[in-house]
Amino acid sequence: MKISTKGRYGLRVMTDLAVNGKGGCVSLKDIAEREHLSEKYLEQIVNQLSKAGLVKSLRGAKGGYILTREADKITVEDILKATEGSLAPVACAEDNGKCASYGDCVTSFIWTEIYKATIGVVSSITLKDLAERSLQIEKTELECLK
Amino acid sequence: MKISTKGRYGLRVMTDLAVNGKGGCVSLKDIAEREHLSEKYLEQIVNQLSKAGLVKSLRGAKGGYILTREADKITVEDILKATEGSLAPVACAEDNGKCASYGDCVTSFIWTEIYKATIGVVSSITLKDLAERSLQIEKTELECLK
DNA sequence: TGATATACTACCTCAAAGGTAGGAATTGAA
DNA sequence: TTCAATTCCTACCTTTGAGGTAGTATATCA
Repeated sequence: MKISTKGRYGLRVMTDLAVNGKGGCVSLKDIAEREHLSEKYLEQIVNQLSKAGLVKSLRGAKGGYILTREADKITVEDILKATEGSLAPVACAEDNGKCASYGDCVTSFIWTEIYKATIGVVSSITLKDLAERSLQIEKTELECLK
Repeated sequence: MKISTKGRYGLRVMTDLAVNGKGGCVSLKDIAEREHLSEKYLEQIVNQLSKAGLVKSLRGAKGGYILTREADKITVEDILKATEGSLAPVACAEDNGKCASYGDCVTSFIWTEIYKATIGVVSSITLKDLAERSLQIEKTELECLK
């Protein structure tokens, strides 16, 4: 029941883009430096986000990545699904009908309930929430330096 | 975010014990046959359940395993924790305070919310529920044979 | 005392996680 | 027009965990 680095880094990349991408696109190099992550590894992750239609890429000098829609129109569910794949604890939980023995399975309802509860959480949090929280944290940290 | 075979088989073993263990202890051989699982692999799983105090073992001839308490006093949470380890999507979600940067982390609250939602589901389902469901399914299957 | 169980230790295989490396293609700007 | 910056694509690597298997020691009932 663990979230992998892809999911976690994916959220950080997207939050970084939301916070630092106002003026245009942001290069992976910048993100990798700010987030202390490997640029090469992020390449794979951003690629998945791109395929999921959450970010757009611009090649060449001054290129980089940019969100395809407003941060409040992107949910944590979108990001985790793109990077983690399904959030269901077992495959059958997502498409209840498809497993032939779903009805005869003693535990199937457990997985469905867990899945629904998880989706309930992640679908209600948007990238905007994360970006705001990020700025808030940054601010309190700066105040600590006084 | 997947549940492994240990967690899934663990639930089946426990349900089997609840259903078939009325008269006394049940051997792994019997369980393995009924559930179509490897006896040797179940050994590992039951060992974890035993260490967690959910079952008691009796060695030797006529030995086997038996629940340590009533089925309605054992939750799915107990069983999954014993077999899967923590149900938290990341380690920090379980012991909020312990991670030094929990408060400075943009995503920490997401994991805590997912964890709480998951626990909410699994702590509300007992082994008795599973045993009853198992008997119910068995019954409808038999009726289908008519 | 032998058949039946669990207990313990060791080992195996395969897939996925978590990256790293190098070069090709694209593009803005000097 | 060329160079530096950047993404894109393919290939590879290492470590870890999942999912078992195997053999033997130990305990117990009949």
